[in-house]
Amino acid sequence: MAKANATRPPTRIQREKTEAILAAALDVFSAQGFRGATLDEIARAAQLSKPNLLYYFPSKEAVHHALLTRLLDTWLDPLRQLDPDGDPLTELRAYIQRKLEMSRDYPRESRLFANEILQGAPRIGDQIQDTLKQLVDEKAAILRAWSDAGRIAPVDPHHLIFSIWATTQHYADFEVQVRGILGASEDGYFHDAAQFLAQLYTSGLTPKG
Amino acid sequence: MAKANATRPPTRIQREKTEAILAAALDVFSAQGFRGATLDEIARAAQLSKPNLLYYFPSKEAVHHALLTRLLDTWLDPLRQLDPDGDPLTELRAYIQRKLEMSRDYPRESRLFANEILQGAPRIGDQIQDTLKQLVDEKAAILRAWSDAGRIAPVDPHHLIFSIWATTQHYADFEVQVRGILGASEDGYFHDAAQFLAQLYTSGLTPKG
Amino acid sequence: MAKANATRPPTRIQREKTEAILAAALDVFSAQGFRGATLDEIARAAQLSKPNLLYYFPSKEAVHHALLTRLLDTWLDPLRQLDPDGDPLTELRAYIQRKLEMSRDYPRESRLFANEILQGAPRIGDQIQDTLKQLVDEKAAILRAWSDAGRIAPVDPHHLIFSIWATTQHYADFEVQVRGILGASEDGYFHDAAQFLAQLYTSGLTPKG
Amino acid sequence: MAKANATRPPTRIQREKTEAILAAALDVFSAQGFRGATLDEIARAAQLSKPNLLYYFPSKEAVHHALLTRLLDTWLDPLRQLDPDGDPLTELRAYIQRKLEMSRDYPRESRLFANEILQGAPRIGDQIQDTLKQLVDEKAAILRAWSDAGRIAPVDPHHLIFSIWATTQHYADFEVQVRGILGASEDGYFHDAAQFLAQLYTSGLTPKG
DNA sequence: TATGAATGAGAATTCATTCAT
DNA sequence: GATGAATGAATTCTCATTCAT
Repeated sequence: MAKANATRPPTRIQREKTEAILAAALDVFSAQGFRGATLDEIARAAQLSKPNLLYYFPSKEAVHHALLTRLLDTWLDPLRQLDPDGDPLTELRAYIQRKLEMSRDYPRESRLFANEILQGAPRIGDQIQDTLKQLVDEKAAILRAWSDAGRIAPVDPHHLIFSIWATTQHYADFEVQVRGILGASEDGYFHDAAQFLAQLYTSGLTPKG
Repeated sequence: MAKANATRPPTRIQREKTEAILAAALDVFSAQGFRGATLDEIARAAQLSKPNLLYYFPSKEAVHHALLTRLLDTWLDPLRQLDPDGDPLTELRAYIQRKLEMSRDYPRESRLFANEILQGAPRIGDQIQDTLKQLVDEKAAILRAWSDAGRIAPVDPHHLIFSIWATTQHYADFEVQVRGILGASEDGYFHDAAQFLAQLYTSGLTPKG
Repeated sequence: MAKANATRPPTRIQREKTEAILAAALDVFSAQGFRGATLDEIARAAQLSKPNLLYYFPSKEAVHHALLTRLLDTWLDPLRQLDPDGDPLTELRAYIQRKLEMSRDYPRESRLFANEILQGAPRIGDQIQDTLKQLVDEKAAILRAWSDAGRIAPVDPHHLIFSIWATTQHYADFEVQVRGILGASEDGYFHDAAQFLAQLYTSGLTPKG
Repeated sequence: MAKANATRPPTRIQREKTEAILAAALDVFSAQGFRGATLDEIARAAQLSKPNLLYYFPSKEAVHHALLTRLLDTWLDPLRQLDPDGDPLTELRAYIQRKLEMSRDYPRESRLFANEILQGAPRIGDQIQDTLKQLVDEKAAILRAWSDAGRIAPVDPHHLIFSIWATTQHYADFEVQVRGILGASEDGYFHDAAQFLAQLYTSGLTPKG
């Protein structure tokens, strides 16, 4: 978001610096929250000076906002892939698996969002109301259709989605707690988690004879 | 805690002010996180001057710590009540229900912990390692016994606990998101959530065949 | 200096508390200087509450002032004892010895004064100008008389007094340095110091041929 | 020291501001002691804003430490110049003279150290133990050699050094007292002091017989 | 573009002193 | 007399942001 003419396309260096800043910001914001993060720390992590960082983004808030905006799409991708034409249980299991993998592979992104939502989404409230609600409602309709058709057990689709989010993101957002309880070193808990969740949702969603 | 000699019991005023401070601190810390909260705001909410607040607690960190410590017990109470001698499914459904009620009735407490864990538990790490792990391991043993005895479906007990935490606390921690998606005004979603979770875990945990 | 009627003599309890406060204040002021000392610390050392301390002395400054005033007499005692009718060299050697003993036995008092003088005597300037100058001038006259009479070597009497102060008080005021250089544990350096100073001043003041 | 990379040499402005700060700090610290000094006062004296001062030094303590460290060398210079190959009495008289001149020309430096030592050297203790002790021991060895060789009177070399420090620094550290006694206006007392000390040490150190 | 320098608005904490009982 | 409670005025330090080059 360089101040440079909005008309001209960003140069390579602009793109690179912007990327570096956002990468650093992800690190810092996800670990410290918005208020806890400092531009100094982000700038240092991005290997540039603080004023230079502010050349690319007009303010701390702008960095944060750009980060959230850009990641929202990626974040919702697994849900988008839910295919109305696929086999319901297979689709749902795949969705759960994708979400769990995201928690494993992109825990910082998960924590970034969690931080923001937890504090009342003061800096991203709109997006949720818009993009997110729309997507969720659309997918909830699919789930409802499946459930109406008896292809999955009759459940409230919104709460089903919430529960999937909660159970999968938990492994990223509450990572220290999970590790503290399971034993700090183990990293293999994602495999167990996957198996547990697959079983829980399979049993829970399979329509009864 | 007030500087008063550890030997002398707290006066009425001490108790009242201490309570007022902790109540205000719960409000502020749960909404803004540790770094985002300011003593000014807490003092204002508690109707005290800032130095007066610091007369009762030596530092911002001390307020936070006292709050976490004091709430940890309450927070773990629902799990403590899990009775090894009860009927497994009944016990688990009751546990889930209690946790969900806590999310409804004490969302700030939930967010207080979530904020802390999310940022790596820098100020409460020890307690987790100690108190929490011990309790969880103890209760996990019960679950395992039930599952070994075929009284519930065979599941990983730790991940079962994690999933219960995640799904219930979600309604407190991600409240704005939930409301944003379900429609801001409704408060009745806890009823639907309870029903959904009851069904999910009942189906998911009932032993087959 | 209780606020109580100046007319009534202090009660026993008043005297005791006042003493305790001054004793504690000597400890703290001599170690930390006026600005570095806190009423809290003094009160704690005196085993009373801060408001109670301020019942006996109207302010921090008042405690400090009372302390300095009260100690000034003691402090100047060795010089007062310099006897114009004694044997000059014997008298001077005795004076040096007394001063050195005061540094050994009352280092806190020495440091209290040193702190004050070092910072420009902002709180005791008057006393110096009055009491001290008068006494010194009086004794300097004696020294001058001795020197004029050829009973000691011809020296500037004021600078002689300064040098005696400096060399003896050094062992109290710069104690950490002295210990650091001589080796921390030794306490016997006062004996060596006494011998050294005796020799220096004896040789330096014995009238020649 | 400015936050600039340790690798890059300081810019002109950095040098200038750093100098200005240290000059101001010398003024303030020497007059008020560490605790009595405020960043406000130092910043004002250096004609900087307080945050700008803290841009060059990370903390009040850092300013103080930099000042002490930088001045320690200068401060010990006179002693370093004591030449083992020179004529003992001449060397010592020259040393005394140099020390006295330092008290006259750099009284703030003297008071800076005195303040620190007086309060137990809490912020410079190490340096004393290291640099200072080593230098003093080395020079004391020279004095002992001279005294063993009968070239000066037999005296304890450490206490000789202490006495020289004490008598010369006295004119800086206790300046107000000296002025108060001698009469405030006179500045010529350094001349008298020099003469007195020369005589005292010459008589005191000339080997007998 | 880039960065050294600067700063105003906080933020936590300290402390002498006062108040009320 | 004694003390728990309260506070205003500092005081150190932080940090997002701006300035100047």
